[in-house]
Amino acid sequence: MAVAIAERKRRAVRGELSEAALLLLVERGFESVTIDDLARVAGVSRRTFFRYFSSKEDMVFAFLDQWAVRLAADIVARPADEDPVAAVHHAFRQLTIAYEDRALVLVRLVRETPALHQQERINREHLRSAVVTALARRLGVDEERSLRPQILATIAFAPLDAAMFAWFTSRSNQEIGTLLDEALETFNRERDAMCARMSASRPRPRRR
Amino acid sequence: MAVAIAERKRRAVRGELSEAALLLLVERGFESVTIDDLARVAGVSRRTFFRYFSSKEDMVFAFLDQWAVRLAADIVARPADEDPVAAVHHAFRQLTIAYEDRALVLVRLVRETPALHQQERINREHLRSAVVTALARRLGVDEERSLRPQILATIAFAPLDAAMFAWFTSRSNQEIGTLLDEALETFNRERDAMCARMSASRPRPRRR
DNA sequence: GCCAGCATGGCACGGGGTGCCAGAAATGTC
DNA sequence: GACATTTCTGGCACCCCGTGCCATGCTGGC
Repeated sequence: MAVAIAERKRRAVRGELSEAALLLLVERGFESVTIDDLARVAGVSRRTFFRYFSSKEDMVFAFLDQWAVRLAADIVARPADEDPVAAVHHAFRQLTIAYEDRALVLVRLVRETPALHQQERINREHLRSAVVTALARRLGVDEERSLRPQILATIAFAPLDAAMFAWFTSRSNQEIGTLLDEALETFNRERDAMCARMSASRPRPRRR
Repeated sequence: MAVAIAERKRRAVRGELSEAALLLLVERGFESVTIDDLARVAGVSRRTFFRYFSSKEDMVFAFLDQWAVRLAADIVARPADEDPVAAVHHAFRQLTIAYEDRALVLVRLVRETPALHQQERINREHLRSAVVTALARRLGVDEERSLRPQILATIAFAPLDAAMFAWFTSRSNQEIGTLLDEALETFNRERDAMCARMSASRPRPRRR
């Protein structure tokens, strides 16, 4: 269960390297910085750089790895009788509170770099798939065979996704917490509306 | 409204090139085929290849462009009083019926190529964002400012996404139509369960 | 026949990403 | 502390990707 020592060290190095490199990216713009530049400023060879990051884009979003791991753990750790969607929302809320600092510079960078928009989508997808796995464990089903965790995770993740998307593209000036509030509120309203339509369209047998 | 002549020609060429190239990819495996190979087999220079496709991955999924355009149009064209989620589902169903042929080879290729899994995610995301735009138009709101179309589209797209994901990864042996049925059924069950929990947790004021 | 305008091909160049190996550094063993 | 083992690093070579540039060829209009 405990993360191997090598893995911990690796993560530490990743963090350290990206720390130095991010400053350069923000300063000079993503496109015009080569990997040689990043390696040099991080005090490491190009070859070694590629041992820690699979690409420039990967480096920028290195921190999201942590998010995914922690989010999944938090979801699994929520009370077993809690509504799955609510569990995801609570876990995600905890997450944003824990990681709120020094993300703004990065968000600006992403916003100004088209190449990163795509990568950002991939990483949100990565986060979502962590939710799928976590929900499959909660529900006790196989995520390969049942579509339930997939669908539930996507639904639960919808407002979180929308908030992150808005944050990373058009509304980077707002705090992620505020956006999250707005997204969850919108989500709840839509769900209520959906339920209302359901009970309107079906005459509600009212059995029992 | 009518697509420009140049655009039509471009699409035709794209289709023609990918036709020839796909065979080679399936035969030899995605990774071991270079763009030079693809260009050669398509009877065109490498430089020209890049004028039609931005990458190998782009070529494989060229057909999804069509899907996105048509899906958005179909969603907008659904009856105005229809439930948005239902509108998306109906439009998507129409789509799969129209495009069902000769997709299986491609699906196998995707399944066997890790590099394509990622691209496939990007393209499903592309499809989803087409749904966002279409729903924003239906709802008459600005997709930049309101989170509603984002969230609604993601929810509506959830079962379609799950079906496509399963199709492209673990269950390529089944027909997309069957998977879609299963996904929609699961979605409806989850929604009912969600609504039931709602009315259970809130004592239902039953005003009026 | 001449002249745009557009599509193509070929060239070259910078950059990304990886296999390989030798040397350095950390770690373990006695 | 000396040695062996394992892990990490740097440097090299190499292939491929993607694009700017310009010359060439093909089209339709006059």
